[in-house]
Amino acid sequence: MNCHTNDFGKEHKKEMRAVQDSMDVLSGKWKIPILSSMCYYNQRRFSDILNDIDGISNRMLSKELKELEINQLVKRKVLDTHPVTVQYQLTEHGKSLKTIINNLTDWGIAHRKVIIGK
Amino acid sequence: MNCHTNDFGKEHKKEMRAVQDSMDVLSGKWKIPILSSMCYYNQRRFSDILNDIDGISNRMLSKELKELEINQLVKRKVLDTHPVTVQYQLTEHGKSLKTIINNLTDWGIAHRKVIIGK
DNA sequence: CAGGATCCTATACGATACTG
DNA sequence: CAGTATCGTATAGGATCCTG
Repeated sequence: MNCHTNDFGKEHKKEMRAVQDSMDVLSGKWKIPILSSMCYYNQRRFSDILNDIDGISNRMLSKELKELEINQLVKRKVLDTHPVTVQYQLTEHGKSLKTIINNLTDWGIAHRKVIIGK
Repeated sequence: MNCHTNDFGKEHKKEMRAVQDSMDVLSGKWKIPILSSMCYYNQRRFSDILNDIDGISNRMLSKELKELEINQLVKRKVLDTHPVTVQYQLTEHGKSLKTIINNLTDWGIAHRKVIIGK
């Protein structure tokens, strides 16, 4: 029995599927930054998120928020004002990404030092 | 001084840039799975990684590995065999992503439970 | 075995304008 | 304010075949 057929290899396959499952939901340029914006404040309006994220268009923000809602990472709350206000916030499931997002923030700072220079 | 001009807001902007820096390097469907494959074993050949990741093509694997090498996350080592063998491994900088990848693995399992059913 | 070359499609993404 | 509609480009990614 070699390393591809034993339990070690099977565990590996399982972990590979899990990490791919995560990426199905989180990959792309904007989802993590959007979630990060909502991590920091726990209520955030559409236009605030639009302002938080450098370079995103309203079209993409709208589209990505919809997908995040479908995947139960954020919830949308419409306030009865004029004109309407919409608040977005992380669900409990969304909050379970906080550690990962904080680590990605720290890693981004470290990475810049490694690449751009010491 | 409102929340957009004080230190709290400035810190937020800084964190937003950091997380976007991370995503510039890591976003896309394949990079995290590729790194995950190399996390588990610490030496991994091209064809092994190809086998680890469900659905990836050799063209994409080749392309993504190059970008990861440019960003100093992996290193490439050619062994003098016939035909050639190529070993990939994480750099020290690449290893600094291990925590994030492990968390993403756990999160993928949890997410499947949330979405598909309890 | 480890890719590169070629060709193709899908979709991610951007810009701008419009609306209740 | 919080989107939608429309249009366009760029790139991500897939399939297949080829090579030292």
